[in-house]
Amino acid sequence: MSEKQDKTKQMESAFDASTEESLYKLWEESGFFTPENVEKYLKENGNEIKKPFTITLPPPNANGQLHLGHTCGYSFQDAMGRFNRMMGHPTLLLPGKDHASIQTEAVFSRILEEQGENKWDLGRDEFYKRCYEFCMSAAKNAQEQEKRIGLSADWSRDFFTLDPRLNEIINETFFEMFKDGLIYRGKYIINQCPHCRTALADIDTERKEMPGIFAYIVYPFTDEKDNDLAEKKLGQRGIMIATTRPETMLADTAVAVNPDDDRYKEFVGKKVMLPVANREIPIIADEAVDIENGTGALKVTPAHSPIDFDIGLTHNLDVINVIDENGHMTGEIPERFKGMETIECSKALVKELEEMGLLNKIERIKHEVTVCERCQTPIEPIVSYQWFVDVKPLAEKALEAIRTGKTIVIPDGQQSALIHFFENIKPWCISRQLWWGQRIPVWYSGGKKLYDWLQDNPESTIEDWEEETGDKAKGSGKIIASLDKPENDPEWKGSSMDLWLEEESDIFDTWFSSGQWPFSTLGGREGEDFKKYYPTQVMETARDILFWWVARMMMLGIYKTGETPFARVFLHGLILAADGSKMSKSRNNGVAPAEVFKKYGADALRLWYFTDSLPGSNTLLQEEKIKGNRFFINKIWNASRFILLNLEESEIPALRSRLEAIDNGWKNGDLSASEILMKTKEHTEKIIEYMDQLRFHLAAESIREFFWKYFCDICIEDTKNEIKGKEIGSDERIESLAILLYVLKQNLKIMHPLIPYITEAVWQELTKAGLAEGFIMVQQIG
RNA sequence: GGGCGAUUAGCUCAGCUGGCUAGAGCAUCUCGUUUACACCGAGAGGGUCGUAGGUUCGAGUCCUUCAUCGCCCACCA
Repeated sequence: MSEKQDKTKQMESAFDASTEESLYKLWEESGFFTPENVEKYLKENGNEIKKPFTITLPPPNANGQLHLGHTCGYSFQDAMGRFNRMMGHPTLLLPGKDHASIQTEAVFSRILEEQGENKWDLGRDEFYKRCYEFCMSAAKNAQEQEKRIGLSADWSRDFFTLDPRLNEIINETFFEMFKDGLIYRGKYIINQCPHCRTALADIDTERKEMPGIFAYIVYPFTDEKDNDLAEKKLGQRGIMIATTRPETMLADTAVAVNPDDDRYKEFVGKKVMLPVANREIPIIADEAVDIENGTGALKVTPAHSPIDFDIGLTHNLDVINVIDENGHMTGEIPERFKGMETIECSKALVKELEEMGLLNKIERIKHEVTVCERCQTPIEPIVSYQWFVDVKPLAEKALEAIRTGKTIVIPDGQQSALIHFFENIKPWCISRQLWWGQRIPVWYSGGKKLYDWLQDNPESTIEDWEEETGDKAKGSGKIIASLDKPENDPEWKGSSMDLWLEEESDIFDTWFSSGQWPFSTLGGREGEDFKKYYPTQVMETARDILFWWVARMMMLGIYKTGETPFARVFLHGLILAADGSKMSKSRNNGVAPAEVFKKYGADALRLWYFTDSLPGSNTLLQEEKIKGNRFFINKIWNASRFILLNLEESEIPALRSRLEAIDNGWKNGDLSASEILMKTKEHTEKIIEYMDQLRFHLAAESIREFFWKYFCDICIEDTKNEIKGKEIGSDERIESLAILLYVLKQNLKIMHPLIPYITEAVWQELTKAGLAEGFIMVQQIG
């Protein structure tokens, strides 16, 4: 009697989710998150060692809190890891954090501003140092959450993407690609934020509706005969264009019309005189021009409009830059406009055109403009030199990997999308004019300005440059790409005292480094870990970074190692708010994982992910469902509790030997004596199959169904009276209890990958009672 | 404009290679139980699987049309 009371005291009638944290500590202390320790354990226990199972876990951005999307990914990754560990594979889940250059720089800059500081005052080095500290602290917080969801990652191999060990490998890749001619420096149009004084990737911009103007301006032909013809055909002496940005006309280098536009056909090839600037520019034909839009004649400004830039490339037009990084007018323009802000210049130009009689009309319109995501300032497209990767040959190899099944994407609709992406891939701009990130390992002999001038003037020599600038060259004007800071430039003929090697100030696009994550974290091609754990088995990540990240990892992985970095790509959907909207700070509809852990426990949350977050589809947060899972977790606890409370201490030796006998039968396939055991075996095999196929929702549904509806409602209920009615220690009791115990243990094992906490908690209770050993996390299934 | 996907019970969604008398969770209703668990048990109601065609002995499942919705990419002079 007293014994029973003690047990009841030990096992409360509801599983307390707050004990999850102490269970995690037990695992950490066990050392089994490290694959070598598991391998050793398996060997010592006479188990067969299978080949390693590896996931290099997607590193979340180290600049904020984790959200339910992160914990979703981790749940799947951990389930795969735990399952494979229990199937005899030394398992490495390698964790880390991403420096997320542009996003973090924006977030941290905002924090600085709130404190009344800014990055320019701090300077590059101090900014970097402070930002590093900020990331380390954010990363630490994030790691707490990662542990809380139960992630069985090897923390001894934790990496930050700006770790010097990784930087070295990233630089090496750059260097090799540079030597292979896959990397080049080219002129390209970028989004410049005049406020933040930085280039922005497309992804860092938004569209916003703003009021604006639509100015109709006439460009007269240089030849009066053409003007006569135009007057007759078009109603004015010249060709009329329509623009929202008159100030950019100073940088026009052509007027384009659609080749099928009958109004303008005979003017193609003629020349017009660009008003105010007084430059002759040609009329060209390009299919990109929309006949319906405006007047059907498009002023082409390659330096300040993305579409015009492309047209310029096709037609080999000059690129004239008239706007600087701060949004002021500059370059070869009439003196009176220099230094003006673009709006100011626009007004001044409109006035002059009106006086010249070349302004037809101005419409007031509302239109969408591209703005900086961070400060909402309209961006200025400007042209500058950037670093590019010629990804076409890399994409072809990645395509081959998909076509030959070396990498498969789940769901397969996303695989089609990825194929389409690879087939239509464009050069990848990998440089950013930011501070937070890894500097591109390149030095300019004689300075960057000299190099770029020589690029702009391919016919010219260093001497020409010296003449034009009046400066003495301090280098060969060549690029030196090198793993370390170079001492010298072999091509420099001058004195070494005069040599100036200017380091590239641009940093790498974040994806260039995170794209190497699967092998950089394993020590690169020469690393011990690489030899053992590469290529990895699975890449599990969110669907929305398929092109940004997964595609890059495949290309860079194949380039660097000759092998595709992962056999399977598993994409989980986005976690959305209950009404289907995105969770965001501005909507204030986000739910923090910590809240959910507290209310329902990590297991309940995990089970919800497995059941509801299917690959390729979005998932709406439904607390009711998580709550339902909590009931199931508690059911497991109570079923276990029932069995433990109903056996007597004196029966344990007999139970142990009976359990061992059943286990032998299980292994030999001799289970004919018990329908329950046979069904459990079938069930186990089914779950193994589901887990192998990454069909988590079926596995989750199945374990619930089997445990609750079969094991609890039928098996336990049916034997209840038998157990209670028979004499303590009798064969009937021992047999019934042993079967229940065996089936319970087997169920705990197959459920463990999905719901690790409750299963380990019960396992530890069994261990205390002398009916189990060690940790469930390294027990072998089957 | 290009690409990918979705449309099945009140809600959120399963249903792999065609065999379903169409399932689950939650919600609803009825009854029961308070010495494993009310975070329980037994049971019930609820769907012509978006539309129109086609292939087939057989279609929620394959093909085509249309409609509606979502996501990604490009672009908007």
